[in-house]
Amino acid sequence: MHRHEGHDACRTAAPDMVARAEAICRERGLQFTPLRREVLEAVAGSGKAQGAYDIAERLSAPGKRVAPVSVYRALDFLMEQGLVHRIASRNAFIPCGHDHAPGEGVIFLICRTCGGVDEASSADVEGGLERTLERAGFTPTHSILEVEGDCGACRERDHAP
Amino acid sequence: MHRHEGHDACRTAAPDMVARAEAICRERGLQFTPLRREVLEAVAGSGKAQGAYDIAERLSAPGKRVAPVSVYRALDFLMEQGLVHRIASRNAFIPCGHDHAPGEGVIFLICRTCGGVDEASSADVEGGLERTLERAGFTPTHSILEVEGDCGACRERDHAP
DNA sequence: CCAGCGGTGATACACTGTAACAAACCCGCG
DNA sequence: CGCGGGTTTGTTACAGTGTATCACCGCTGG
Ligand SMILES: [Zn+2]
Ligand SMILES: [Zn+2]
Ligand SMILES: [Zn+2]
Ligand SMILES: [Zn+2]
Repeated sequence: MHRHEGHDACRTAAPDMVARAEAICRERGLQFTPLRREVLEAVAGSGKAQGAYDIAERLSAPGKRVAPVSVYRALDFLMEQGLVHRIASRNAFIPCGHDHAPGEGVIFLICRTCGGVDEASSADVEGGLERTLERAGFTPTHSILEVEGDCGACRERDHAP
Repeated sequence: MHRHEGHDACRTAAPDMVARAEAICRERGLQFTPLRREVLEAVAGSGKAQGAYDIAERLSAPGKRVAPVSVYRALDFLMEQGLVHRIASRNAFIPCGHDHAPGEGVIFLICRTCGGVDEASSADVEGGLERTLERAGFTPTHSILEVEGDCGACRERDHAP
């Protein structure tokens, strides 16, 4: 199981994220194009979950417009490679520096104050969910678990200013 | 914990849903207006999760148009009263005939074949999640857990045609 | 009566995501 | 080298989702 002390403790820096992505793509025979690189940098460069249009705007400069549809395509690619996650409750995306096992359940901890998103996982939760689905006669293909609340850093900051 | 044998076993029929909603609103001193009633009927009338625009279209007739914004307002009200749930991964809504305890976690089982959505809950999952959040130093305010897959009925039907 | 309040209608708009087609690019093969 | 086919990107258009704003209506309490 992962342990996370806070948002920053486990967050891979953007350059590391890019280097890792480059290695993964080379290893899998896929193209890590400039656009995909820039999108990953944009996602990783902010501490919070980014919307596709935010990314498009951030990558656009006077004279060089990046259309949202291009961002979506790059994000689809990055998600297939496990390099970014989509946060369904926010319609937003975060980078992922983990090496998730196939089928591993991920818990997203979304701070409503700072907007940061942390990842966790728990064998307890996964086991309990598996048993519950079994009892319900339901065969899962995919599940999402997202928790909104306050991260430790924000709670402390607000509690002892 | 709830037990669910299949989609239909636990689904309250639309008329019952409306009667219950009416009672709840009267008890709470709130207005169960015709629009809110029609929206609840529309949500409850189909076996699958309904989008707001689907509902608006269903309620509209030649000469009497129901705008999506009205549907959203009614859905907001019904969600506040715990009469419908929003399925974040589908941008859709389902009726709820349960009497959820405040803070009770709900697991949505979404069948990718028939589109039906079942509810379940599990003390195991909730306990495990609580411990995981505690360890992560995260104070939750709200969580969503949605599982996509095949319900028992669909799996059987596809397995033995 | 009148002011206030909640609900509804109507319009406009922002945000999210996809379809379709063309142009550019890459890479192996004759 | 030039060609052909797959992949990536640009561009436009559009569908779907959700919110803001203002006006109107109907009720209720003073
Ligand atoms: Zn991850
Ligand atoms: Zn925080
Ligand atoms: Zn429910
Ligand atoms: Zn089904």
